[in-house]
Amino acid sequence: MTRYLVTPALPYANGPIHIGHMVEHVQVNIFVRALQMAGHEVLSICGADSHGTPIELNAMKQGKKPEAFAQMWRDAHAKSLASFDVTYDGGYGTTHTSSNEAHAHKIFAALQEAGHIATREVEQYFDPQENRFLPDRMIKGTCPKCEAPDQYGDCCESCGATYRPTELKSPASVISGATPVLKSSLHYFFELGAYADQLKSYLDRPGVINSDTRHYLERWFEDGLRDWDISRDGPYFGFKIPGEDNKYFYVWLDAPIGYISLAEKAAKERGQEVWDYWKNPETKIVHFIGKDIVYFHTLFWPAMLMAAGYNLPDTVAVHGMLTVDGEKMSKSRGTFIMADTFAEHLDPQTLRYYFACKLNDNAKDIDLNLEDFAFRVNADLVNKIVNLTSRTVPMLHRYFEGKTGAMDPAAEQMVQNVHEIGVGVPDLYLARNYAQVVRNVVTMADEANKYLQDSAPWKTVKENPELAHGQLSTALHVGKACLAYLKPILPKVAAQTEEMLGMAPDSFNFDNALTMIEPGTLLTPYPRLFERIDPKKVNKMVETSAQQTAKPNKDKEVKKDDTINIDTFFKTDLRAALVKTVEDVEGADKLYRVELDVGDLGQRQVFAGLKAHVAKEDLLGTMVVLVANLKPRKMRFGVSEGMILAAGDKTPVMVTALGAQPGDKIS
RNA sequence: GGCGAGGUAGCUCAGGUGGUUAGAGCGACGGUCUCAUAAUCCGUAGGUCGAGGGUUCGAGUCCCUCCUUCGCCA
Repeated sequence: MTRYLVTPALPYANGPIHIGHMVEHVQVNIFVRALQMAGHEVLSICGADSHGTPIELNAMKQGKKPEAFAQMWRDAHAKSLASFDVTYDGGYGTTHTSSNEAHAHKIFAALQEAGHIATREVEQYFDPQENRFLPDRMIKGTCPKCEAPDQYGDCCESCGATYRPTELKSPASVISGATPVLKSSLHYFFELGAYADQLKSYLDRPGVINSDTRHYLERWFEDGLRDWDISRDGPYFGFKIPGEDNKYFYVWLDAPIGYISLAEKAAKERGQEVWDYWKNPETKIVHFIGKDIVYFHTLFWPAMLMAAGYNLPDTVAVHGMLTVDGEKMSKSRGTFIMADTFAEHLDPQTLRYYFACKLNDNAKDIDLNLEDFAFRVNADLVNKIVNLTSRTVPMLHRYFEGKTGAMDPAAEQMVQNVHEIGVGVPDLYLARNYAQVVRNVVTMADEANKYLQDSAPWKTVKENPELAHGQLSTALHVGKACLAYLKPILPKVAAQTEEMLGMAPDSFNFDNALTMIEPGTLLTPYPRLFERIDPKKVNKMVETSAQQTAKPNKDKEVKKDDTINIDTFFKTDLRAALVKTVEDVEGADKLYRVELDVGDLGQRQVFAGLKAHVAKEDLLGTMVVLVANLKPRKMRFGVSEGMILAAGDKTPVMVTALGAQPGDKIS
């Protein structure tokens, strides 16, 4: 048995949890449950990252105190996560606590003592009206490179250029609109470079990071680690720097320290103390993070821990970003889906399952393909795995008083195959290769479904009830093993299965997953373990999301999505083409077979769906417009080598090129 | 702009150190059972492994160029 501390990144208390966050929380939750099933001791903690300028400013906009604003989102996070069966030890906390402040002071003092805190003057834009310094994102102006107006102070969204805010033309404060002035102020820096060698050898330890991430970090080491600015001038929502009146710790300093203060609270509730986790070298610490914050968790954070003399994370597990239907989540497309919206329309367990299908130990982006999502859940989970219980339990009730029987001796080989696949599952979980876990379990279910099909207990029950009893019990055994192994992913379904088998709650673990069901076990009436996903509900969820997230800037986004540049247009080769022959196509009521003269491109044959709308003689001899470089399409009747343009959907009118010569380019 | 990662069947993905006819699941199509949430089971089709060069007896796998998507640039 090993003691673990497991964390996701702390979500920022500036908005709701969306399905992108859920990738990480589901990944963590599955890992935690798998560790528990393997018999390990696990403390998992999380809470809202509650400091920083965005929170402070958004609170102000709503006329709230930042504490109240952050608290509001903290509560919302906790609720959303719980609806996905994700909870944390010590409750879902916050970084805005006195305990976190104390730990921040302690670590800062350690850094100072080690001589790695420096101070120097920094000149920065200052809003004279609001009397505050402005972070890059709080300044807008004209891009110095491409002259695009209304760009942020760090980079241009139009041309992608990066620059300093002082390079912006006609800069203005986002808060007041005032023209910012340069002002100098004393800043605190953490001299990260002092830890470069230690960090390098730490990150080389096997298992700390994967090769993707190591590669990604090499560049920073090559360039040399620079000092990190860890102070911000007030007004700022955060912890004051000791000995300073108006200077605060930058939010990214105290956020990871939340891993310590939150662990402290959770540990105390268990009668342990924080150092059982952060100073006991036997404890394994595992952070799960998105690839967007690798830098903070693999450089700054371990360096801070080194200075303080605390445990270093054994693993920083990095996952990719979530895309929906292959693209970044988009508000205008309705794919920016809040966790709550998902839970209103669909069973959260379906998302847990689908994410599990996709999660690996690599930092590749994972795609939620909405069509694939419904197919996969229905096909694997309902049609195969859950089906195994629903095609055995009702029959056991019908013919055998709801009691299981002895295993079918003839199934020995099948059961052995299943067990061989099953025993590998616990290690796959610990290696965070959930995708392979799911593949293994589905294969187990395949074996048993095939076995059931071949042995046909619904037939044997008539001549040889004892044989049928054994066959049903054997198939149910495999069904049970599948659901026991899926317990980290689908805790609710596993709980229902335990209950059906008359087991105490939370009985399934990796030791008993393959244990045979005791003959004579009385089953409860069959519980419907899972419902199929209705694709209509998926669509509805997307529609709802689109409405929820629709914003005034929607038009802008739509425009951006729908416009093409001139090159894209020119890719379409439009030609004038003379209709030489038109004939009906046997067996197709909508199609004409049309032969066209396209000048230097020669003769083309096109199947056009115009029969219902245009008379043959009206088409013959006209100069139509042909998409000449459309990929030829093989149809039942022959190959169609292009497309004739017509306007209007219901009663199309031919688009013609009067006066043009066959083969003329149209542009 | 710099650096990095990816581009493999309709969809989602596997494919250490180059080696027989490129794999899986889902989907599609055909058939089958009827215990089951129209589920199962059997079978079929479908891929210029982004493009083009190169190294090699042999490349999805190595090298170069290009196209494209994405990420990072404190």
